[in-house]
Order: sequence, then structure tokens, then C-alpha cells
Amino acid sequence: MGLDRGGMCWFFASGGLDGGPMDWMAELGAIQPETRAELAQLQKRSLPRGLDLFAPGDRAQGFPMVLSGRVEVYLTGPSGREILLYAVEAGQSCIQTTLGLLGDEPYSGTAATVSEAEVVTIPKPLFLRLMDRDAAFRGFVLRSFGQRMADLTRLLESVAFGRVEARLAGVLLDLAEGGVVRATQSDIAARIGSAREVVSRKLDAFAKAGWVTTDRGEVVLRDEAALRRARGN
Amino acid sequence: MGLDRGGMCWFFASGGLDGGPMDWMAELGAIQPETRAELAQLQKRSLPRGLDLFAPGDRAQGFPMVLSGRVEVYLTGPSGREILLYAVEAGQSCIQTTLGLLGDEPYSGTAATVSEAEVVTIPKPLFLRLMDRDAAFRGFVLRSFGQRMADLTRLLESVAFGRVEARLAGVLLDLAEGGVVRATQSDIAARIGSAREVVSRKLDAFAKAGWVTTDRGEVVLRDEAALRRARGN
DNA sequence: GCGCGGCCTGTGATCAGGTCACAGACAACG
DNA sequence: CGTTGTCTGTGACCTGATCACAGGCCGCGC
Repeated sequence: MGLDRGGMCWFFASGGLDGGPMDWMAELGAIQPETRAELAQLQKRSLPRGLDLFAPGDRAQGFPMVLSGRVEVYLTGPSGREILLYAVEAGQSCIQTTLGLLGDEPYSGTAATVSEAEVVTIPKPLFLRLMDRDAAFRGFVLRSFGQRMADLTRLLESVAFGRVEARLAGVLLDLAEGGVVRATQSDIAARIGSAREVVSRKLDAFAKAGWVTTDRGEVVLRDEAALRRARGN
Repeated sequence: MGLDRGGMCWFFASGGLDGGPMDWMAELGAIQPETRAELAQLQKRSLPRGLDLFAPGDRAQGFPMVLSGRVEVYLTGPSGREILLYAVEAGQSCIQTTLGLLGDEPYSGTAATVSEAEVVTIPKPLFLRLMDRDAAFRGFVLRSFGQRMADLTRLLESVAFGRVEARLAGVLLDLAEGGVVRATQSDIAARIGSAREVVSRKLDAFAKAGWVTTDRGEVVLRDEAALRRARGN
């Protein structure tokens, strides 16, 4: 929120430096040494948690890769309701941005860090040059594309045909760390594209069934097997 | 339905030949003469209307391009409800297939011709070679990718946050030819990912408002301005 | 022409889920 | 300790999905 955007796209901050400057490139596969040299010159940037990175209508000016941490991309409806499109984690890139670079589509989601994160941004001219020149780099970008497209299709399927109960069970299982989910009901609702009140009632039902216990800002899973059954696989 | 699939993917039939063998390549932009020559050797194939081309779980073995006619790709839910993901028309390619070629994701939709159609299928090895070699060809594929991704995002938005009324008005406007839509209520429901009964009731409401008149298998638009308002832009 | 089976369409009942309004509960902070 | 903002619970109401039927229209065979 309120991030000053100008210059080269997405991310600004001062560079951290855990790990050598090259190790993140492993994700890119067998790229050319030449490519590797060019990428090695890019600045790594560290971002705090909870930063809004991109808003609908923005146009991409570089190709961002997440080296560590997690960035979540949400779609927001006119009523203010939100739904998680996908998350970008270590070694992945934000494909919506790629869209912008290649086809000039404007951005349609909101991106925000949900943990501290490190990123590099490959400037557009370099990105286009690499796409032309390096088959391995191209392969990485295309695989990311395919991955996101498949994710979106699955999401569409669960929204169009699935029940809130199933999505809720799924997200509880996804978010749990040691059997505990730390998130408000609003957060959970946004993640599954539902309304807070609905989550409240469904969690109540889950609790009455003995599957979870709830508290302010947290849900404790008591019967993961039942939740997996409710999720539907 | 019941198309024999084997060999090279997607489409089989005997070649029609309206127009020279090259003119369809205009869609590809400034491709190399070499590329042009290789593509010129591919067989164009004509398909009848109403053919099922691809089912969930199939794996792509070539890159199909539609030269004329229209192919629609639907997603089907467990309950049998369907929703139109997107249509592939003249000069476009089926991006789900591309997914399969590049990232080995299996197909998740159903594709069917809704008119007579002509297609060429670029075999996988040639496709991969062209992706490596020809920047213009690559650009075409990536633009298609971006286009479909944007389409999917818009669809997700309207399903997650929009009303059936808006989607119905939209599809009526889209399908109308000379102010008349020729489609059953089931067809319309599948297109917008809703249920037939709902479409029946909504059409009834539209009719009572004087926006349309309905008959078996057709809807006549009487007030397109009102429908555009209901669609929401 | 007549009957028959297969779509299309209309309609009531019921349930899941989204929206609105509002109230109580808890945490942070001065 | 009180104030304020966030988180949660609940009732009322509406949209939309599902189920169960009942006619209606069409094509087809006889």
C-alpha cells in the first residue's frame, strides 16, 4: 500500500545478500553462461512483509522473480470481495507480469508480500533479449506460464462447480503449520473468494462436528482426515 | 463424440482447399521464409460441425491452429454442469494444447467444433523447432498465451463476483445474429456456467421487462440497450 | 392422421451461499 | 480504566443451484 512505483517496475528496496549472487539461477535450468553473466549483475532486493506491489491496471516493465519468501496475487471484485489467484514462491516468477511484457495486457490482480521476500527484476529489454537468445530461459518462462494457466483453470473449476465447504477445508489444510492455522476469518474468506460471515458459520459447523476448534485469529485442526474428506480428495 | 484419436493429435479429416495454402500464415506475422516453407507443406483439414475434439486428460501431440470456423472449449464439473472457457476462431490456436506441449500438463477441458472448421496441426517436433528458431512464430504463440490467460482471468472474475443476470445478458448480446439468438436454454446455461432452470426463470424475467421474447430454441432481443446495461458496461 | 419417445420449457420446493445490519467480545493503547 | 478498532457471531433476506415433475413441441414410424 502506498508503494512508490516508478522506474523499473515492481520492487524497490536495498539488497540483502544471503547466498552467493548466482545460486538462485538454478531454477532457470541449463541457461547459457552468457545469460548467467548478465543476470549476475542484477541487484537482488529485499522487501518487508505486507507490501502491496502491484495494482490493477498497472503495466509491467520488467520480469520479476521471487528468490525467497512468498508473494500472493489476489483478484478483487467490485464489491470488495477478493480471491487468491495464486502465490509466487521461491524460484518462481509472476506470470501476470510476463503477460504484460509479451502481450501488453494490463495487470488485473493485486500482488502483496505475505512474508519477507527477496526478488530480482529482469528489465524488459534484457528479458526480451533472453527470450530470443536462450532456449533454457525460454523454457523456464513457458513452464511458468503453463503452470499458472493450469492453476487458474483449477481455481475456476472449484469456484464455478465446487462448494465453499470443500474450499474451506482445503485452505485450512494448506495454511496449517503444526496443526494450527493463524489467520482471521476475513483472511480465510478472501483466500477462498467467499464472505466472512459464511466462513464464520462454516467454521462453526466444522467445530460442532469436532473437526476444528476456533479462537480469535486461529483455527486448530482436530481431525485432518475429516477435512481431507471434505476437501474431496 | 467418438472421434478416433491416435497419431498426431486433435484433428482428422480430408483437406479442403479454399484459398491458397499460405494465406492463413498471415496471422503469424513476419515469420521467416524458411518457416513459411515448412508450414506450407502441412495438410489443411476440414471438420464437420459438432465434433468432439479433445477430452480431459488427453495429452497434446501437436499445435493446432484454426483457419476458419469456430472451436469452443468447455470445462465440465462433476455434476455435469459446464462452462465455456473460451472459443478458438480463425487465426487462433488452442492454448491448452500448447500447455501440454511445453509443460506436459494434461488437458482439462473439452473442445468441440460449433461450425464447420478448417485446421492445421503443427506436429510437436516442428513446433518445438519453430519456437527455438523463429522469433515471430514465438511471438504469435506467446501473444495467444497472454490472450487466453487474460480471458480466463476475466471469466473467473465474472463467475466469482458477478451475477447470472449480467452473464446472461452478455451472452445474449454475444450470440445474437440480427437480433436473434438461436440456442436452447441448456446451451445458454452451459455457456455461462449456470443451470437451465435458472436461465429459464431469468429469461422469463427479461421477457416480462420487455427486453426479449422467447420461443423454443430462440431468443429475440427487443431492447439491446437494456441488456447492455444489465451486462454492466 | 395417430401415437410415441425424445427433447425443450415452466414451476414449485428446498438448500447453499452472499449481503446487510447489528451486537458483543477482545486487544491495544493512552 | 475507558476508548477505539478489529474480530467474531447471528438473524433476515435474496440469489442461484438442485431436485422433482408436468406439460408441450417435434420428428418419426406406422
